Amino acid sequence: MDQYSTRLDGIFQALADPTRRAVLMELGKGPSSISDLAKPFDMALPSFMKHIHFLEGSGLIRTQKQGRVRTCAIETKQFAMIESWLSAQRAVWEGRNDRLERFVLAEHDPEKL
Amino acid sequence: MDQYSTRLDGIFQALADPTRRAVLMELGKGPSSISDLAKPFDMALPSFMKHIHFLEGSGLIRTQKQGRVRTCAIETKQFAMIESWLSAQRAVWEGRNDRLERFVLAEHDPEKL
DNA sequence: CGAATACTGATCCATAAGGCTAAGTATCAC
DNA sequence: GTGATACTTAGCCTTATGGATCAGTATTCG
Repeated sequence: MDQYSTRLDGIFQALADPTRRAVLMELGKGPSSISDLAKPFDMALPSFMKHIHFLEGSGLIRTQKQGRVRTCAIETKQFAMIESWLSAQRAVWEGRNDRLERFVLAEHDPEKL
Repeated sequence: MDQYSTRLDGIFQALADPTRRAVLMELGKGPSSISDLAKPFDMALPSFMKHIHFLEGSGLIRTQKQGRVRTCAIETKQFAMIESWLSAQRAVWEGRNDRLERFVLAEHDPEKL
């Protein structure tokens, strides 16, 4: 299994958690500090940090520490991987749909055969 | 946490596994039996079935048993959930980008203030 | 009918995931 | 300098995940 696939695993795994999805939505509005991000969640900070580390590991966010404050920002580029996978998936089934449709039409219109 | 979020968890979790992604790509070409699907994987069939059950549970495929053969087909509708989540995410950060851009332009062109 | 085929159910295992608490370090504000 | 603030590290726990094996059921084929 290659690098691309491993990265996809990690990205989808990151999105498979509601806390992490919510964090991404919040960061979509702009960079934010860890403690600000953590406020809406009824969770211990070390637990929340695990989510942050996971998101950073998957490339969906990057963090930067300045003094005692760590600021998180979203990495929109990484969403392109999801989108390209989805596009590839759609290309496969739409290719099949097109062939099926032409077959059906030909069947109903014998002149097309 | 609501139904929608739980379903998203399941869908992204389903996609977080390379075997399951490969299965979806194969099913994108058309319905297929379990044993045909399982052929490319060096995996015991009961283990493979777990992946199938997971995919079915997340709504990404549906299966139907006829005699001793169980046929799997993709549920393309379910991909719409992923896409709508991505769209929502993009809307958030693009909304921010638009505001940032207008702010930058206004700053460089004082007449726009 | 018996053998082959296509699953199915149950159990086990190692590892990962998603939380917790306790204790610590580093920075900041007064 | 001291107390408050913002993380950080480490260890623990329960549950889930992604595989395995074994044994079974149901259907199909010769």
